[in-house]
Amino acid sequence: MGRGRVVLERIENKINRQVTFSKRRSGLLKKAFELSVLCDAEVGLIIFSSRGKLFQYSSTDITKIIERYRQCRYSKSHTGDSLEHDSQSAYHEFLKLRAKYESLERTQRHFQGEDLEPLSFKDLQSLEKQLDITLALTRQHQTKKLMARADELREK
Amino acid sequence: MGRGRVVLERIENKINRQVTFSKRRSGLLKKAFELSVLCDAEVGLIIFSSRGKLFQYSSTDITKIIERYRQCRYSKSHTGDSLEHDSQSAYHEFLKLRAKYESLERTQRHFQGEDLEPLSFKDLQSLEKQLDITLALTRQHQTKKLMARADELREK
DNA sequence: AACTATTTATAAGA
DNA sequence: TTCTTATAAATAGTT
Repeated sequence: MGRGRVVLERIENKINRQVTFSKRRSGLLKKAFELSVLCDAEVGLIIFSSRGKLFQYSSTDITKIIERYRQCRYSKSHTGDSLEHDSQSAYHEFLKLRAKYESLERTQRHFQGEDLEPLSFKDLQSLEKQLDITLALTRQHQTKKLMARADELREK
Repeated sequence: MGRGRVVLERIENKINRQVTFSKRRSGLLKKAFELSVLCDAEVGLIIFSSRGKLFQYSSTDITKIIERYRQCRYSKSHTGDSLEHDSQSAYHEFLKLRAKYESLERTQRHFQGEDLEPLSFKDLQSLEKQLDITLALTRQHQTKKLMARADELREK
């Protein structure tokens, strides 16, 4: 869109780069805005110039967009993790917990007979073994409950 | 840029809106990429379609861009409550996740035959039922695996 | 910052 | 959805 074809690489001339940045930046911001209006989309755009200056467009509150992005990206849960140094580690704790949760969730699904396809034969065998054990225990406990109740009734 | 002038308002025709979204989205993503390359800029772009589908471009790890954005936005001249609110909601999310995790952990223990005492007779019955179902499925999957392997061997 | 020759994006149509 | 094409829009190079 101009008097010459553009080669897609960093523009080495600093002045040129700066001018192009300014032009294309405003073009990009405009198009982001248009997309959101025309197509009823939620758009968030963050630009840092090479010298670190921030430019931004967002169709709605950008923190909400980021929030929503996180929800989409990293399964269900989300956090407004922040930049405070000590909350970095809090966020790390959060991520660790989420990983554990998801792993547990997977195991749980197996116990409910879901997602068994990816399991190896060995995995299936050990699952079966565990199920057998638990089944026996469960029945044992049921019997125990029944006996206890029967005893109670007899006492009365 | 097309056979008609564009009016800047939500496109009411659904099909049209979808087509335009698809075209302009790819245009926007392309231009975001070009800006980052040509001008050595850091660009993060998040798009949600009106039906909630996520599209994204980022010149570098988007979480880093978001992090940097937040630093720019809040680190020095922030009014005090937005960050606080953020980290509070993060903590709230953390607590929610932990509660979910602990609840799942409890269920999981039951499936492993642990802590069955506190369960009611009804709970035990439904656990038994689930175990029976899963057991059947597990055996079914094992058989399937074996058959598949047998087929394989026969082919050779 | 303006201008303008061109390229690029895309609206409408197939 | 994909392609084609006429035209609008963006912008590279220039002033």
